[in-house]
Amino acid sequence: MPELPEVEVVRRGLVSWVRGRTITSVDILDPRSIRRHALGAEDFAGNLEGARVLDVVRRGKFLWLPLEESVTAPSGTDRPAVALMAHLGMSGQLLMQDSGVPDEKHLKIRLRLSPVDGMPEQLRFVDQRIFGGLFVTSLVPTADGGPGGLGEVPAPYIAEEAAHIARDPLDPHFSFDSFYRRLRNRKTGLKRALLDQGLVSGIGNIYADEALWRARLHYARPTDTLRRGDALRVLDAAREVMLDALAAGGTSFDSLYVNVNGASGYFDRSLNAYGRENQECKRCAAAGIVSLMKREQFMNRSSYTCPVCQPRPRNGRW
DNA sequence: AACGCGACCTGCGAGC
DNA sequence: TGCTCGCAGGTCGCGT
Repeated sequence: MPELPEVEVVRRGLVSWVRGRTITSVDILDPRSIRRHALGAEDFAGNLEGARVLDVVRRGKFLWLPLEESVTAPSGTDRPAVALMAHLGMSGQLLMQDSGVPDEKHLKIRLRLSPVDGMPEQLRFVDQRIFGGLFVTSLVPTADGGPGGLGEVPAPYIAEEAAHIARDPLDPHFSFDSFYRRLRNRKTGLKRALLDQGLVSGIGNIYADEALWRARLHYARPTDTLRRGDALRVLDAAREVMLDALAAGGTSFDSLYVNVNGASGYFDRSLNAYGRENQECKRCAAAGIVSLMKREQFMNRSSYTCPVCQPRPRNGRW
């Protein structure tokens, strides 16, 4: 999936195309893509048709479009404000397309938008593996009173289904002190903690490995003994690598990870750890040492480390 | 609280 | 050629 940089690429791409436009119709081509919308297809479409899109907001890997319900909200009711929520899962795409463009093989949901000169009419949700999806959710006040997520219009509301997600390292309201305090209270390994979206969000399997490599830390380093300097180093590394990836348009190994215009990012060329099994560690090579990156199963997925500069912790203390 | 696992899905390449 | 296997960027919920 798209991790934070890929989702942020989508958010930025989307905002100029959809903000201020009204959703005029909804086609649900595969109801599995709205299975998280408990009230079903009719309710889903009913909430969206006639609603105006106010913004595109992201928290971690969750994206949502706050809606102004100019048509559907009965006037004078205290019905809560709602948002169209999107999670891309492992293979989801949000694409802006002209009506004439043939349906994608894995097109799941089509939203038609009020026409604007020079802008595509459709927002399409395409998803091969169907781990992602769309649903409508309420907007609720944030726990800390800060903006609910990264958007163009800072608002102290968060999509209910994203309220359990922590801020990400690129969020101006991210607090390292509070992250470090919670990290020390965990009895787990560092990578598991980095992947825990309730502790720090946006980091997935690729950027966790990249951040650990940059910080020269092993994925199994116990969190309850981690020094402040080490935690700071790995968090800074995560921030740096995700900013670099963002500047490159995200990481794509194939056509599955594309921006709203269908273009791939090129950060895969800059990866130092992920996917580099049996290739030389670039940092060791630069120091004249030959060390081959190794791949291990951890948390039912692959982890890539350099055995020389990211040695496995021996007794927990280190 | 933490963890391991299965569930949710399709498609690709490797090996036979 | 076709079969099976392992693998893929995530999250949720269930057991223990």
